[in-house]
Amino acid sequence: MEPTLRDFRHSLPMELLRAREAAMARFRPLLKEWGFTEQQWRVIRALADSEPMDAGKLASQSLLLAPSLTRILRYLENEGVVRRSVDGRDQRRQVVSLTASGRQRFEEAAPDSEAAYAQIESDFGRERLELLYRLLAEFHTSMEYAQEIDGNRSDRTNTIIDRSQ
Amino acid sequence: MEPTLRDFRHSLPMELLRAREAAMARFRPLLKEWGFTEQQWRVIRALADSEPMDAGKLASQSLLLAPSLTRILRYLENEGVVRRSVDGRDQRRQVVSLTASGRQRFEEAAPDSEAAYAQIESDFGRERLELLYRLLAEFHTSMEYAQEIDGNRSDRTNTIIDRSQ
DNA sequence: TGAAACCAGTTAACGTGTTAAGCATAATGT
DNA sequence: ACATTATGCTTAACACGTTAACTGGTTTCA
Repeated sequence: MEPTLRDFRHSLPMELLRAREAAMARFRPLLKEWGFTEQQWRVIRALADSEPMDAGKLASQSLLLAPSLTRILRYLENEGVVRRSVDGRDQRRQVVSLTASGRQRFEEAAPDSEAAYAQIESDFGRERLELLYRLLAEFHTSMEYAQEIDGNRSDRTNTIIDRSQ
Repeated sequence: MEPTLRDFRHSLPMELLRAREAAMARFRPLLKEWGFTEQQWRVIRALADSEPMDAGKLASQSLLLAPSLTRILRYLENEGVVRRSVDGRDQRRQVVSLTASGRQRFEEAAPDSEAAYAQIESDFGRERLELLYRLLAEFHTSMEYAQEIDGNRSDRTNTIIDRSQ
């Protein structure tokens, strides 16, 4: 029996999940203070970066499936954090943007978030972090590429990942 | 403005999620065939590797929180996949093991699962994959270590990650 | 030994993940 | 023009994620 790369507890999806959990542990207390869930915060960050945005783009930017985004936007709209309107040129499209209050809540939270990222970077080391980013990007590129070779029919209805940027 | 390591769409938790999604895309069709969810499959794999196991250990091995595991075990027990019994020496503990039928279903599914892993490995490259594994392990070690330095009170009631192995 | 603290697992409540179906609007092709 | 097809989003149904409270069993220690 040769030394195996992967036993049952050593699968890539699980290792990615484990690492993600380790990182999220730094953010969960902050999110709780701000009163947002992780996913709501992703939506708000995406909008803060470039609003207005239609729901489709927002979904892919914040890595959410459409049904989740629908629920989240309904909630955030009720909270007065975002505003939705119909695109004039295409009545199917929802255009979403932050309200003044939404932007303010973002700007109050952002510094703590940046500080947590900076702490992670200093704990792990900037070079290793950059290497990790690079590997992750390469990984998902290589998964998608290989998928298109054999998988063919781009059955993209229910997929989080946007190949089209 | 210097070239920034991280803009809004370039956060480590999101990159880890994206990579995980890319990997899971290979497994989702298989899971669907077998009639298991991703989490149910993690439980079954953990048990297949070393049953019987108490629920606590099973939760940390399969990266599930206790409430999720409770539901999953209830379901899998109804399906006749697992069996639960009370530990004689500590009546609080549930001891879980696969039924014959559960093990059979595992063994039917395992080869396809292994094939998908092998495909991922060959698409991404074995060396890069090993590097990625190593980085991920180092990352989560470094998060936990730093956490214990300042965070102190090991508020471990609701955590997926088991530091204790 | 008996009260307090602790621990394993469950329940509850609410939000998200995932798939499939539905609805309205747009684009396409004859 | 008109039916067909595709697209953007929503709804529905069921499973999991997350937190907090709860129940019953176990340990600790005065």
